[in-house]
Amino acid sequence: MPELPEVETVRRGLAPHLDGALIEALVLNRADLRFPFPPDLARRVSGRRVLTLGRRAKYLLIPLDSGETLILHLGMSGRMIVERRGEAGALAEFHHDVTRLPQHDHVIFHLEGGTRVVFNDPRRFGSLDLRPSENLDQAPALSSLGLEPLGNALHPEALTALLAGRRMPMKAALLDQRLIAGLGNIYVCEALHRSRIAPDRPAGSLKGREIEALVVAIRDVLAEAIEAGGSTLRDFRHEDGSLGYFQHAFRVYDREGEPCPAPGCRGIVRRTVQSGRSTFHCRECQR
DNA sequence: CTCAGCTCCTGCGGGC
DNA sequence: TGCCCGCAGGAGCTGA
Repeated sequence: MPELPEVETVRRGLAPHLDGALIEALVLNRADLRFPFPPDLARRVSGRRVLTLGRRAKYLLIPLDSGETLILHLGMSGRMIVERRGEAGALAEFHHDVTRLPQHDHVIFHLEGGTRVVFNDPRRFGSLDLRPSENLDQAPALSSLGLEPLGNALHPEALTALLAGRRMPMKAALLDQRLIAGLGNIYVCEALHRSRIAPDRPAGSLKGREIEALVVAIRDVLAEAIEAGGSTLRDFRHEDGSLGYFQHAFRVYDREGEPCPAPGCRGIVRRTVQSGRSTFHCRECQR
């Protein structure tokens, strides 16, 4: 499910509830998600206070006052849901997420004051680790991640160096988290369309102005998606159960057969498969 | 090192 | 209506 904009949306939605909050208890309803949870996870988190939520690529970072940081990945189907205690004292049905199946509530943060934050993940491709906050970028999940696409690290010179000499198709290069970290299938398709680059172009073949256009396209599409609260196709929800709406702004993703939306282009959006994943693109304007 | 393919898991929508 | 199949926003691992 979630790519960088969705994770950033989750971070922003959770921050008012989690920043500075005391975790009275962390309850684990199973021993693993994609990977086994680290030893004594519940004990090491319970009773700790959250500092300020962060994000690296598609990872949500929850630093604790113990000097350790939770590193959480939502995988394909993970959701974070906030449930607050109602004014009458009973646990209120404040979340609007009626589609969520409670059997997939794998991890529950019980916060001071009765608020609960639930990590629900039907497909269990998500992960949760706990590592020292110092040198956090050395943690296994983070150590091989590439450039953060928002911020100053992603610029044409850096991208040129990353792509130089590579024969892999651009689609695969942009999905490779070791190069740029945070893009997924949707935003790769969208960024390539915006920059008019064909997804099967060898990565090392891009010219200077194409790289420049791609950098702008990546930044713009991510910023616009965050502004829209992410994209909801199937299971992505905000922490209160509400929906993102950037999916309405997709130009090519999941739009097979529709007219290409590029100004003056008379092409049709095509769907192809590259290394097992759907690619949506226009053969007329993407070269 | 690079890269394609397979794999984990559940849910849902389309086609018959 | 009901069932089956294919497909889904991720990414680690294997092996060529």
